[in-house]
Amino acid sequence: MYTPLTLEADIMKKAEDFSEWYNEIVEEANLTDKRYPVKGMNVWTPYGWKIMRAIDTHIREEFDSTGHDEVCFPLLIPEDQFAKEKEHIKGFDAEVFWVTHAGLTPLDVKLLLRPTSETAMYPIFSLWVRSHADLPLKTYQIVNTFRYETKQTRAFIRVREIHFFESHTCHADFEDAERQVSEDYDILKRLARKWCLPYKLLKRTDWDKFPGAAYTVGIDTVLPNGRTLQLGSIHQYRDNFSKPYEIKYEDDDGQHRYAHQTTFGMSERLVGAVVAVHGDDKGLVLPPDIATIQIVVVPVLAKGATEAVSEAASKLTDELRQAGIRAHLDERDIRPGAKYYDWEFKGVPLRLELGVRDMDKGMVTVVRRDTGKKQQISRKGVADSAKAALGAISEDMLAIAQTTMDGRIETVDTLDHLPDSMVRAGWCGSEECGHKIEDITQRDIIGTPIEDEGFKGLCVVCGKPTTTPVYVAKAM
RNA sequence: GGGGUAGUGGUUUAGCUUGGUAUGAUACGUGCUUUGGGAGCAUGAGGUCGUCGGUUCAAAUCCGACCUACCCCA
Repeated sequence: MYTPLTLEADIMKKAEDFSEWYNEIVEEANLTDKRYPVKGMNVWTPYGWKIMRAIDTHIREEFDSTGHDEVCFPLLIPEDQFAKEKEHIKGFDAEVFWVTHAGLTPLDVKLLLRPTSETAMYPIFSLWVRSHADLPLKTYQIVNTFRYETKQTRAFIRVREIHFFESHTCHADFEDAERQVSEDYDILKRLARKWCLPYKLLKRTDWDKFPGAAYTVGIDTVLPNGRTLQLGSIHQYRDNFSKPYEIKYEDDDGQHRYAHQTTFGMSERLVGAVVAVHGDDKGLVLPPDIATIQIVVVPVLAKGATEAVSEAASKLTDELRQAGIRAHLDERDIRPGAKYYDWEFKGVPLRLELGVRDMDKGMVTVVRRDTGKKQQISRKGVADSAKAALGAISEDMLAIAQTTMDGRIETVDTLDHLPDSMVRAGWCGSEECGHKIEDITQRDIIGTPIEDEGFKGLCVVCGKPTTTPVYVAKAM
């Protein structure tokens, strides 16, 4: 258990030192315990895990309802199976954990901890896929993956054991795989609305795409320090994996063809993104769809009326629960003020206070976490008005986050004196100019937009006219 | 990958220069009084001083390696 903050001054201001603010908030709000003695491997605490599970639940709902089946493949992958796709192994070679012994016996074929599951799944997919009737094959799994990160680790954002979602699909041809990619965009849009997370879909450069992919689309958001945080990625593999792994099917004309594949990956980084995007100097701010506790009821007890208030608060909580709201009654024997600070730090979207003063007037005091606004509402029909308030909070949080993110992106026509924010600039599309952009700015090309932004300008390096803008930033 | 800073009850912190088993706060347990923005008093419990090794009669303290966290640079 962690000591709650005793002074507001202890909290690092988000805008001043984002990095330190983030580090403190994830531990103080009890989302993670970083004291586990292995680098980059943290403990999921109950509160953090509940948030992760809420996100997983949304993901399962979306993928189940779009015809995906959940599967669960083994953690260990034999070395020879891993090595079949050349680009893939090149990309991950330096960051896999190896199992070299079984007990005291050295293994003939070394095993590795999956950094991602392509090479675990695809040999089996080649058995599952026999005919065109087996396609499309749409699967996903939510498992832990392992990557030996050499860079500085950071809770949820860069870890070595990753709570990971990955969908894997097989299709008869490229066009059907493309339709899957579009469906992934739609799924993402619905999910991101629940999480109140704004993002951009940016196609990675050829030199930055996922190892083995035909192309990669990154899902990126922009943090207060101007750095981008990748929330996930969607990949079109074409037949790059199905050839080495022999995922073939017999078409209705009797021809044997290789399947075309896609994947969609997201991770516990989403928790980090929710913290980073919505949190403020008072602590977490959780989107209502993610919040384990959507409404906390705080009874304000006074001598002579403790029982009456306590009973009324209990009734109020029940009423909210019956309306389908995740409500919690805080009956701890501490002063109300302490409870307010506590729940604000934990990010509970809405707080209802009930005391003698409210009861006398037939009212309830309501405080929104996102705006801090306090008002009194009628006790009658409180569940309906509370539900409406949660809906409003969700909408406002997304709208504000979107505006804030847009404000962190600036279009430039020269690479001199770049602002701290993410920048958008013209790019002719050549690899040479791309590398120059990265060299000059000392930042990364995050990618080019999927949506047509109607851009017209000149390549910032060579000056050729172009309709392609490129987004450039430091990655988190 | 390179450089730097740090690690002492749950958290935070004094002690380290000049070696002699550790200070305070906070949180926690118990009791009473309190309760509309972080309560008060009393009392109690909580420690392999990151790990391993070295020096020494004696190490939180000096030396070395490692682990972990954080910061800066590629």
